[in-house]
Amino acid sequence: MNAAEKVTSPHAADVLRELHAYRAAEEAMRRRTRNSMKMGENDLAALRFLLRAQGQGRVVTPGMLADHLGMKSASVTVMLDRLTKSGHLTRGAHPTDRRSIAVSATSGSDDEVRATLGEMHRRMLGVASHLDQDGSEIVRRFLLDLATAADGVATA
Amino acid sequence: MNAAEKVTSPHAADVLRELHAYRAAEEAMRRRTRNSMKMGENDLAALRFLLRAQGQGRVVTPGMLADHLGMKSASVTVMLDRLTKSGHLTRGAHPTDRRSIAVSATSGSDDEVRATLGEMHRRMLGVASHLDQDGSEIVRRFLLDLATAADGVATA
DNA sequence: CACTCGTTACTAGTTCGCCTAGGTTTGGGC
DNA sequence: GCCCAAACCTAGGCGAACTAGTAACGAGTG
Repeated sequence: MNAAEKVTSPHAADVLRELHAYRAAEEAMRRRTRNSMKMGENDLAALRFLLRAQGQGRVVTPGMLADHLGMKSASVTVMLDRLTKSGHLTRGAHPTDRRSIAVSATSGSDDEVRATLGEMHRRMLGVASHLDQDGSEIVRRFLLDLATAADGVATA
Repeated sequence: MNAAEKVTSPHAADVLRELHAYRAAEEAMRRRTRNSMKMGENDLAALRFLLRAQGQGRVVTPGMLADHLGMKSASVTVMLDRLTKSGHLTRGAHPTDRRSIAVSATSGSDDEVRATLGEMHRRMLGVASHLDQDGSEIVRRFLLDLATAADGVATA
């Protein structure tokens, strides 16, 4: 038995505290954004998904949004009604499948999202850039282990 | 101009990807837990808050829960009705203020939460323990910078 | 003591968002 | 040409949070 297994480092708790503080800060920031845009969680996630896909020239259908957000297609329909009414997106004809529909974000919505989440992403990229090669390797390993730990927790 | 400012490290994007993966994993784990307990986001957060305070011998009132969860006191009342009905907590007399109420978690609810979130916490502590002193310093700095970045994003 | 004002929690009624169930149009294999 | 599956929409219901208004109590003041 080596020391790392048996004794929890005195710094471990500090690291978790810092992790928790970060999560709280990010969550608060997302809530501010949602309040500012007067939207729910899924509405904003849908817009982000849409803008990212649009940036890669991919067509987005309501069904794809349902899969990505984990909601039923009927709920997506209502969400699209909502976001269309608020001027954030439009429904268009699907290029190949006439049963389906092509959803696209309006330019205004694009600007609005970029102004907040884009800024956030830039800042985070800046933070990550300050890591040297060893540092980024350590952080990546840490995050990977955390994700693995979360995945491994049984639902009981 | 130094390289770290001008050129974003090729690893920076990888770190952010890993961060996103971790967030997704943790979120999924929390959702599994909530589904397993048949509770909403706030219900579980309230229980955690309650258990933590109880462990420190502090009395929790509905008003404190409202502040901590960011909801209105009326909504807390209904939530307490819900959680009382499901056997997760009880309302008792407040020791000093007879307008108020002392909320306390049942032992069954204690066990239930510990079985899942406690397990998660142990695993995370294990991951953090594998960092040496330099490593934990690097990670903490990284997380602190991220939190600062999130805090600094204006709502526009 | 009597009054007043703020605090604390609750009740009633509304809103918002997601779900289930069922219907309509189109795609694609036989 | 037929039939089943796929994709979206409509209708109705439910859960959870909000607003507004009520009742009981605490604390300070004349």
